[in-house]
Amino acid sequence: MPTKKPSGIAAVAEEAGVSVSTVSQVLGGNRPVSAQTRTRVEAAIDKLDYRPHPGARSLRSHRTESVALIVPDITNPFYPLVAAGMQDVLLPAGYLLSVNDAALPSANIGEVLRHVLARRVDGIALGTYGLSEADLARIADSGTRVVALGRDVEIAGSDYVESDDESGFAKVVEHLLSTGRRRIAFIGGEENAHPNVLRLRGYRSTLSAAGHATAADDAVFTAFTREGGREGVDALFARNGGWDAVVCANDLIAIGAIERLRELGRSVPGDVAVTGYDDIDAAALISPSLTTVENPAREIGRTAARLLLTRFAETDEGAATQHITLSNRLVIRGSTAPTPQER
Amino acid sequence: MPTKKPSGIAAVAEEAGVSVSTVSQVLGGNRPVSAQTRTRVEAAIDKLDYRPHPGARSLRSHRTESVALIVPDITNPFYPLVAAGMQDVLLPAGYLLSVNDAALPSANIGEVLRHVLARRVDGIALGTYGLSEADLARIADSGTRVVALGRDVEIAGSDYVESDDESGFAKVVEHLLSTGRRRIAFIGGEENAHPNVLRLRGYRSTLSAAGHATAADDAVFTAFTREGGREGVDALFARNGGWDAVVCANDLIAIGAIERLRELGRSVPGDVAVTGYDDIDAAALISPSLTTVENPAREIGRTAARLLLTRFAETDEGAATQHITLSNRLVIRGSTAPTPQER
DNA sequence: TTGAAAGCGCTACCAG
DNA sequence: CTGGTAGCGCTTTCAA
Repeated sequence: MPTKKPSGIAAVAEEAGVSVSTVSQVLGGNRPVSAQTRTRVEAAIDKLDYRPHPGARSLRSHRTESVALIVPDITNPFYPLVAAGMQDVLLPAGYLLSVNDAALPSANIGEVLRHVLARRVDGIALGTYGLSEADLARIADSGTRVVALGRDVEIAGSDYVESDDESGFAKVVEHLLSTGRRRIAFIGGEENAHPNVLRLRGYRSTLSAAGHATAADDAVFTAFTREGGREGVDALFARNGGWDAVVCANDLIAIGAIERLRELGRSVPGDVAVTGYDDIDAAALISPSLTTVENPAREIGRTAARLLLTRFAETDEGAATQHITLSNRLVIRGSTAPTPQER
Repeated sequence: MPTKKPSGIAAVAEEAGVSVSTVSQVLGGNRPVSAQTRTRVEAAIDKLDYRPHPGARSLRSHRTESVALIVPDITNPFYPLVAAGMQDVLLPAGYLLSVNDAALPSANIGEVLRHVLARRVDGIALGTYGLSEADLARIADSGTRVVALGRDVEIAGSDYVESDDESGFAKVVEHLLSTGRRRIAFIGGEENAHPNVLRLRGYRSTLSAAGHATAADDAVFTAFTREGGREGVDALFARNGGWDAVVCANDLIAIGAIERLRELGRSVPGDVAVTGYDDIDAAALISPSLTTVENPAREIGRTAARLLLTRFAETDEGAATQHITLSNRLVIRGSTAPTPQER
């Protein structure tokens, strides 16, 4: 009467002629294992093509070795790049990356968050804003680590990584001023979104520093989408038609703005210069090509992932919050070409 | 002396004054539970904000309620849309979607596959090709269900979903012929990729049917990227300069081709008409805007996810393979505008 | 340096 | 309709 055939780690143990504890230790434990034993176990693992069951593992270890990326709009090409950057570092570390769009027809940010929390992910990269107090609290007492993208987040012990949006917009505005533009408007995304706040600040402060008055009605806020750009132009021109430049909070807005400006009979860059932010692929493709700021999306993703892995590895909870700012670069293209004959 | 405080499902059971089995049944079991009991249990779940531990669950049920999407290039805007479509149906069903790019600096398709397999995902949506025999076998005996995107896959019981590429290319070629183009070349992606094969076939068969001879050197194969399009143009014009139209296997190729054609001093569409496939956002943005075929990416994602969920639900393994073909639509834009003065 | 054994939280089976 | 309980595959004490 044969004993029941063992499976999983027990099969490996039997094959190698050691105990399951020993196999477990070889598999990433930290107690000493003799070289000989280790070799035998590794051979057995190989022979059986054995992979530990992640469920069983997480049940004991309270870690799932998975992280979730939550983005406001997966069709914005900025975010797939962030995802790729995260995967660059997570895959070699054995982590699974789940990418979640919070702008689904069927779901909102809160639901998506609760969904990934229920899955016990070890970490969340948060590219969205607008979480409720209750959801923030839920994150806090789930123990899930959070890294915020492009903004701070109101959770103790959360790191964040962003590019230096404020200086990016300073570069944009300086460039416009240096090419002779004087009446410069701003089309933002969602007004209270942190990136929007920073970008607006970069725009305002640079204008002020250069001695230009800025008025509240220089800026309109819509959404970080192409459609938002179209609406922004309408809102702006409903107030005042004298703009000779429009600074947009991202490339999608800028692309929509250019479309709409042309429909309204304005030439870009002849009558109005337009700038974006992010330098997505399309920025170089449209006509006129878009002056913008390179936002190091992939590097943001990599950095965010590294920050999370570091958090997972630390034993004390209290390490200081990390705040990493990546630099960016102005990319000058056709949409801000000087038009000497005009002025 | 109080008993040890229960946690997890036991805490809910205690709170509701029922057994753990009953809670488990309320939580998605299929045995009858009285309305009253159910209500009490649900109240307890709510009160404790309880979520079942996915690890423990998968340990018993042999299902992780997660699926992986493996794509050849996440920066190709087609795939984020597929991902969004999958999430449309997976999130409400409680499944977690992991998005994996097989074109990482650090990994290849085989590694990515083994990684997601080790995580015991219930299903894989496979947007890539080029798996080794060994990896194919690994999938087969892991029991993981596979749905192939845009191509068949050599795994028994795997469904697939594609858009009707062949007819899409027929539409493209007919359109070009009807606008007077006569010397029509083809720039493909990776030669043996299934979409490439179908698209080439649509191109060739339509030309033949219209009484045009097709020669082997009408077609070149590169990669499904913008860079591929540039190389394709060079390869084509190294052979023969007399083309008046170039049919490209996707939009990225077409965009690269247009760039390169212009660098070489050809006007588009004046000298050469160019077409793409997919209708990514950039297709409408570039100048000239790109004639292309709408590839219903999001719907492909939704369909793939539904196919997987259906597979997960079935008890007998042997249900017939499903093959779903989605229809597509020609989108005529500037890159194929007729140029009467030219011919 | 290694082994034995106790559970992690859940589902599924067996009873009632 | 409901409860008791074995055990999924692993990690982690505790012992040797």
